[in-house]
Amino acid sequence: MDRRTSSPTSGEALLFLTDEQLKQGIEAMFFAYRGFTADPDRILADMAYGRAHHRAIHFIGRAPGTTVNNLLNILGVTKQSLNRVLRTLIADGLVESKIGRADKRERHLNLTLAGRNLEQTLSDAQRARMRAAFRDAGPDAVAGFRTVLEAMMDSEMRNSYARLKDSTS
Amino acid sequence: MDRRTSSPTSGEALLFLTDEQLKQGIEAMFFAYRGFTADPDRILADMAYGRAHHRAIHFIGRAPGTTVNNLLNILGVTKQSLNRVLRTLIADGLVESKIGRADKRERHLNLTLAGRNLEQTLSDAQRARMRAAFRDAGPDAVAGFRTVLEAMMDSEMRNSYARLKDSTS
DNA sequence: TTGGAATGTCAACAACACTGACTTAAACTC
DNA sequence: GAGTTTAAGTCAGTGTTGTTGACATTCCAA
Repeated sequence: MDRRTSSPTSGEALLFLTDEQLKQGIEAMFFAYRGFTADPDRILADMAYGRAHHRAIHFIGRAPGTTVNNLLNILGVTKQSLNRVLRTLIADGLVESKIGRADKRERHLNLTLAGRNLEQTLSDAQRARMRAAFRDAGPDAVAGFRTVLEAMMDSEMRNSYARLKDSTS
Repeated sequence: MDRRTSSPTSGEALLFLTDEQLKQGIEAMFFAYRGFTADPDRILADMAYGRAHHRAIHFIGRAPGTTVNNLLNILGVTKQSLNRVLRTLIADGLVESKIGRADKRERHLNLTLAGRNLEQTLSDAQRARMRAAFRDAGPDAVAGFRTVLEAMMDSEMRNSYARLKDSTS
């Protein structure tokens, strides 16, 4: 697009915005995301589940009673794609789907006991790595980490993220 | 694993390590990664390429003359998976593969002019978002962002990351 | 010189995303 | 009350990207 930002616009203060610095940020994101998913992936590999199941379980556990449509918006996939995952989770007794009381078209999703157990197992593995990284980096770095990630999200994602955050604070 | 770290071990200083804080970090990572890949994905969708092609192009551009095996280690996929991607890129004239001089088993990979052009287009889109996020967050936050991501990597990934970083500084 | 290790290729398959077309049931609206 | 919209689910087909397994070529060392 523009090479303008390669040469800082206001003195030496913007050296962290050089193309090289940005590329390193891109690569850090790539390698870190691999680590981020590695532990749950290893656990899931032994079962008949994959990363898509993990995501569904995570967000149902996070927002109990959520509707299919809401989950769709959070996950950003098509309903056909989510439905395939949800069908197996319900069939295997990890998730239960209840018809809405106010609006009977809606289905409210909740984790069963078995679902909560799996969620806990996966979450523990992922949190253990996140905890180690946070502890190594320290509180200031963690605050910066979150600030940058939040700025990197699409605005709809930022809304979903904020809603989840607020619902538990 | 353990609920021990939920209650800080040394006073109030470890509040950023609560399970809730860690879950928010996990969700931030999930939503941010979606934003991170969104722009190049949109560009790639119009061509016959996907995210895997982007990754290959990125790292070949980053380490010209690299071997297939080296690329394999960086990308963390099977050689069969990489080969499919590489084959189409070579057939389409974006990447050229030269038989090694010292060791004829090796193939050295380089971007062609067309390959560099595509790399530039994709990189520009991704950097634009990263740049906006970095600028919004400021240098201190960016430093923290990188520290946490680095701590989150597997050690082999951290080595690959460091090697790329050093080779261009 | 022969056998093993390294490098890369071809083929088949599985997971997970997508589009498009459709059904059912409930809710809304005029 | 009829017609439209919304929520959810289904069926069929396709594409990308990962996997294993089998195999050819090249190099090196016993």
